[in-house]
Amino acid sequence: MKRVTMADVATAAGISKSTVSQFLNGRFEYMGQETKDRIKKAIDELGYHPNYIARSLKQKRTSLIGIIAANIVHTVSTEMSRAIEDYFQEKDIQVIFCNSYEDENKEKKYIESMRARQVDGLVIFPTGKNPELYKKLESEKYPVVFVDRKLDGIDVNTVVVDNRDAMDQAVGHLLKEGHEKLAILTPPPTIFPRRERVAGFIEALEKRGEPVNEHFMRSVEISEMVSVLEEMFANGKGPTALIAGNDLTYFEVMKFARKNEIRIGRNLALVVFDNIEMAAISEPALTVIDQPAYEMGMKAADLLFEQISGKSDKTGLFVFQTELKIRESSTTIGG
Amino acid sequence: MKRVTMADVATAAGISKSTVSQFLNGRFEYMGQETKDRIKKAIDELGYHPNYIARSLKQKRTSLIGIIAANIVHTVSTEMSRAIEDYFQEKDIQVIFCNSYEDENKEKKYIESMRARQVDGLVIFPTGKNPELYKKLESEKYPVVFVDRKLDGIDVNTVVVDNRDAMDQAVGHLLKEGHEKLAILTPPPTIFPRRERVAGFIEALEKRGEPVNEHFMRSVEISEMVSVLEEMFANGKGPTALIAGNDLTYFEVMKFARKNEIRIGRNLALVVFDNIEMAAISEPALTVIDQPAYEMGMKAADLLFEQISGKSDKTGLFVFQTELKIRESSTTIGG
DNA sequence: TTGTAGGCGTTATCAT
DNA sequence: ATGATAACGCCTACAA
Repeated sequence: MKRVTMADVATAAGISKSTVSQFLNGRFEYMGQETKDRIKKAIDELGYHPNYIARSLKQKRTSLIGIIAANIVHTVSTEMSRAIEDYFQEKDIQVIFCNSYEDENKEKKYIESMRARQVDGLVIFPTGKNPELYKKLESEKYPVVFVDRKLDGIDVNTVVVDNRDAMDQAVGHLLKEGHEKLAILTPPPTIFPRRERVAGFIEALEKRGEPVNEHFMRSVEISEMVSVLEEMFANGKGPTALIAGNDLTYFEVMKFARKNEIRIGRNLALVVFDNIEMAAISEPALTVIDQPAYEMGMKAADLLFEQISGKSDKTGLFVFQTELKIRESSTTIGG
Repeated sequence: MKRVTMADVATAAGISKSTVSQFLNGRFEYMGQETKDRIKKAIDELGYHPNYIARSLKQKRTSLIGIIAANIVHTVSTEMSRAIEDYFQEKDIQVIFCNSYEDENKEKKYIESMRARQVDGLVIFPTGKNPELYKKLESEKYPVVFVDRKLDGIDVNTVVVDNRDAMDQAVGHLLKEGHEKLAILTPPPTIFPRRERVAGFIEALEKRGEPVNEHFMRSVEISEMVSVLEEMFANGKGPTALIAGNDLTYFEVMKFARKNEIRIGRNLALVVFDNIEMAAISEPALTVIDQPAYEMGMKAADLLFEQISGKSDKTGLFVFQTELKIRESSTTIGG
């Protein structure tokens, strides 16, 4: 894999580097046809490929932006990423991905590596565990947008959903369906949306004068969820409706239900927070809190582009509303 | 975002660039403590970040490899990618992702862009629709590994599963369960695994002297699947067992079953080709053909690394065996 | 132990 | 219409 450079092409075509460069960049206003042909021929024969590394060094931009996702399996991440790709495709900017897997060390490594590789900007689903790093990005005015999670004390463009309102809708719906014992289960409250969801749940109940049962509000590790649920439902004193705080929680709820022969939609109403792919076709069809992921991705992309192109350096918090999609899993009163 | 370069650090520390460079690369065998301190101080004060673009240009490698996935939503892709990341983490090589979304233009753009950006190698889930490009990669000996799909006439390291054997296992299992009318549904046979799966299905039936019913073998667009199934099952003459050729097909089968009140596992036995995340907890639990995605990813990574480091330039086809995980969806005889 | 100088492959400026 | 030349930021002999 010997490397062919522009200089090789120039020599082969009996022409100077500058002209080859102009050719490659489509500036042939004044270029003779014969010259073009010679260059084209030389490129083909030598198998020349341009080196963007060298170009980027000179131009001081890479036309590349990075997305650092916490969890690529998450439907919301993939939908948002798709939107971001679509947006930047039009601007001739390429998008590359890295996964932090919620690991702060990986996150740090990727952010620093992307920066060192001079990507023009970054969209981050922050783990929240690298405050100094985020502060640095902020103070150095590096083009960056946070999505899905708002971080305290970090003044960076951020795109999130209205988690509290989402909970308000879900709680309102379940109460209207006649449920009196509502529960919520989430992973540990380490990140913003989870805290907001729990807070929103409490708020929604209190606002309606409904009692808040601490025993029915649990935020635990995925691995403990099944046993926590078993405890919650022990001796027939469990809730009649449950809100699963995200998609992974939903899987655990299903495991629990299966194991304990609880029929979702019959013995237990279920609402899931997240765009579950199979929601409409699962048995029973699932009631979900749907996030406008594509729109959010577009917004994040636009905010990033504004920063990159220097059009704006204002920062803000952009909150999107969710939609409660009511299906079978929450419309049969438990009993 | 003014850029700070090594030269700035050098000036600030009252020292030369080369010394700063040595410092950054950990070669301080002979470096005075005072020099180190001065450099460190200057770096902190100026907020210096190294520029890997410049470094890569000089060193002629980026310590970066790319994965071009056809479909990141696919569980097998994400598992393989995870393995590849894990493998290269140890070698201090970073991994970045792009999605072709099965689109040959996107694939071409990404492959060319990654090359131009001098990534050290590429793992590709090929769309199969860019034969000239693949040929070029092959002839130029660019380090690349294909996964999931074998391409005819392209002599490049390739990692796949044994689709025919997988089908043999599935068919054998269904026959043993007493089914006589087996069907297979896949997306259009545009890529290798789909063709192999259909071929394997036929082979498995013929080998056992079972009749092959063309009407029960359909390869159609996702959007047509529901109606094709309705046609297949018209007036009670449908199959009693069905093999869904991949995860997307499975979703369509579920839609069809729901719509037509067919109970999977009771009226229709189902086997799904792919690592469906919810297989074990869905209702009924799903029989699946499981691919050793993580192992395959490791193998692909290792093959790529061998090429990158110049240890080997042999190419081959590496075939992994699948595992039939028998669950409820295929163990109740239809009626 | 540290500094000098040249080069990596491009692009941009200014000539010609 | 095309070419010479100097950057871009870093690394690496080799020199001091």
